[in-house]
Amino acid sequence: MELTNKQITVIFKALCDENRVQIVKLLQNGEKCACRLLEALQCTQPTLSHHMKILCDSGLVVGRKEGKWMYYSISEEGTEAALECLRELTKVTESGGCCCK
Amino acid sequence: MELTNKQITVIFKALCDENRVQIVKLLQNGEKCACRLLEALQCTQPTLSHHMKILCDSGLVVGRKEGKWMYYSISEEGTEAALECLRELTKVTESGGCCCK
DNA sequence: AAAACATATTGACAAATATCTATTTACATG
DNA sequence: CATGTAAATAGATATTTGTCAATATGTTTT
Repeated sequence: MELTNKQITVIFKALCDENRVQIVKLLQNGEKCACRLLEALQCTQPTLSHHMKILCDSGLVVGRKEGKWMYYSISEEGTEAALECLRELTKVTESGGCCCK
Repeated sequence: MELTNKQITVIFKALCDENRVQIVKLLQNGEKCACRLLEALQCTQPTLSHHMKILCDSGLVVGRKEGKWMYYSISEEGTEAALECLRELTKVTESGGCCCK
């Protein structure tokens, strides 16, 4: 895959905000439409829309349009990619040690 | 474990900045002292110190003081906790669906 | 004890982010 | 086709974050 540092930050930026973490939790028990999320989330509709964009950009969440409604759900593919990214990033290849002594 | 939303954001905030992602990558091949990181990182010493604090707060990185040097490394425990947190957060319990139709 | 060095802290400032109100776009329906 | 509804976009603003220069703290060495 070879993500850039920038791309990596886009993934994890999704979970840097308490409201977005809450949104992901709300999506744990299945797809929800935006209006549902809105009523659970003490914020205005444009603010929710902003958060959903960031979540979708990260790949963790996917949106699906149906008529005038938007349905959001956790993306299995996106979460697997995020997990893989985190695993890869924190993988210690070798304990070379630092010569600064 | 039951982390609060706030605690979850603290973990992932670590990886929301390109410089911090770079620092983690630098730590992949073993423990490094701050001065080593500094010379690899086009930023000032206080800025590095600031980033290291955020990384350590997240648990992904641990610091060890030895004399006047600080040695940093990726925490296996911390990364496992982060992975578990991400897994837990994105686990879909059930496809209940949304009644908004 | 003084000097030198590595890191942390403080305070200031610029850039990024979250939030709101107002408006626009898109779709459905009377 | 006009009206109503859901979501997105634009623009404004307050807060947070990243950065630096200056200073403080802690450690080693002379």
